[in-house]
Amino acid sequence: MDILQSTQAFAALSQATRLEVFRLLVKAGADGLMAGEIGEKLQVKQNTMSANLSVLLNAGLVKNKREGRTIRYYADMDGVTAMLSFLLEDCCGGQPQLCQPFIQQITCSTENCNDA
Amino acid sequence: MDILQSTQAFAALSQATRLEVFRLLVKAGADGLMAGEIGEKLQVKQNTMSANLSVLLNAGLVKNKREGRTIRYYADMDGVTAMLSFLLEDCCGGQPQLCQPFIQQITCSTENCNDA
DNA sequence: CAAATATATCAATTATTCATGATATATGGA
DNA sequence: TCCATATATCATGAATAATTGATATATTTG
Repeated sequence: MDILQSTQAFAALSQATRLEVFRLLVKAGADGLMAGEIGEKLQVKQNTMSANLSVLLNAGLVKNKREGRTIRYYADMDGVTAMLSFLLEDCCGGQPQLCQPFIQQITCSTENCNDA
Repeated sequence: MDILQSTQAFAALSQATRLEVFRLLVKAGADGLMAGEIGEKLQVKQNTMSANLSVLLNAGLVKNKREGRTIRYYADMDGVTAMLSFLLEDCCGGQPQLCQPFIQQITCSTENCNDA
């Protein structure tokens, strides 16, 4: 991950529709969602949604897979990991006590997660 | 944290200079960095840097504190936490096994961290 | 192969964002 | 109070991104 890929990923999440799409895909988990289904849920025109999905795809934040005439989209957690690792590089190394509470809140010890 | 605050935070990190600033501040930890110092390190004109710091500030990703005639900036990990909690909401709840590897990589079990 | 459905691409307009010169504000020191 | 230093704000032009109607591509079905 370099600065270009990383800014691209953050830019992809910097627009309301795309952020909502990603959040839906996170919630959908391994089942993913069909492109049209996402457009309906968020009330976004077909070509606009297609363009937005393409931005998320290019940013490495989602994957997709054709299923007959529909295309199913999934959140790509590896992409998120790469983006965040770059963002937080050397955080803990330098000042562990600064990052500790952050790490604890983001990990599964909070309401974020039930049982993982 | 709502969709507006969240997109604002991602937008703040979607530009190369600002992302570098934030990464510097993460590395600087509790010591923070003076505004001018950041501008020098990144070779960015004074007013441009001021505008960019202001974007990060408004996004809730950095804090600052005046010290005499200089102003010191710090990464605000609470802001990052809020942004990421919103992004990843219900991730673990729905499909724990999807998020598990992600969580492990982002937390201090990797090269991300020495001892925390 | 023709029609229907699902998604993607193109072209054009509008809206947003960026960097910057000029200038303003705030603080400290002579 | 006057000057120097550090940072912020303003106005503007240039670059980027967003939305959308129209159209193209891919797949399934009859």
